[in-house]
Amino acid sequence: MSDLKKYIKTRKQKDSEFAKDFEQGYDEFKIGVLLKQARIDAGFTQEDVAAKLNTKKSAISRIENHASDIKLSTLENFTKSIGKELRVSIS
Amino acid sequence: MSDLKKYIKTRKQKDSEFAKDFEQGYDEFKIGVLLKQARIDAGFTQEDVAAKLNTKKSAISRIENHASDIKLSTLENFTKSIGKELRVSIS
DNA sequence: ATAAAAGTTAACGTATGTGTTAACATTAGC
DNA sequence: GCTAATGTTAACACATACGTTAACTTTTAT
Repeated sequence: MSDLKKYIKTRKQKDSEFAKDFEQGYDEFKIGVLLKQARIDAGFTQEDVAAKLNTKKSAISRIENHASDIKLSTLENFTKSIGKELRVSIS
Repeated sequence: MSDLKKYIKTRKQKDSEFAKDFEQGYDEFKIGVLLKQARIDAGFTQEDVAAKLNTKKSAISRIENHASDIKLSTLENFTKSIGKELRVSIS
């Protein structure tokens, strides 16, 4: 079984959890969850992201788990590091 | 102060701001403009926003004009204070 | 079952976003 | 013109997001 298929299999088992939070938008309490899901979805490790942001995996873990707030630039850099785009709008 | 000196002073200030904005990141520059437009659209003064955020108008002006970065919570509070909603998505 | 990879957490230092004051500038209305 | 309302900026203090290290736990792979 290829790594990709393994990943997909694992991912499917947790799909309900993913679906639950992936549509969450901006709530700061869940921004870490959103980032973590986006990172895993893109197939990166915390160390991958840390390397691109010139920091350490511990910082990434903190953002994903315990950060009570985050800078907009950090949000942008994080999303770029996993090949995704951050969209911000006021409506 | 003579009119000429006034002009030079004003021009210098505007030039430095203009140059500074170019040097800054595009996204960072945009968010302040976005917030200012949203505030004016909603019909609020900087003092209105400041009062709701328990701060001063000078802080609001800084955010709209010179802030190089901003916390996500501040963004949320700002948008809520003018009766609007902040949307953040990763795509 | 073991080791490597990945992730978590606490502790501490640094960088910077924000609170505040005060002076000045700009705009709006009379 | 004048005044008041609104906005801008600098300076300083404080709060906290982020960088870093190191020890530990959990997961993954062999």
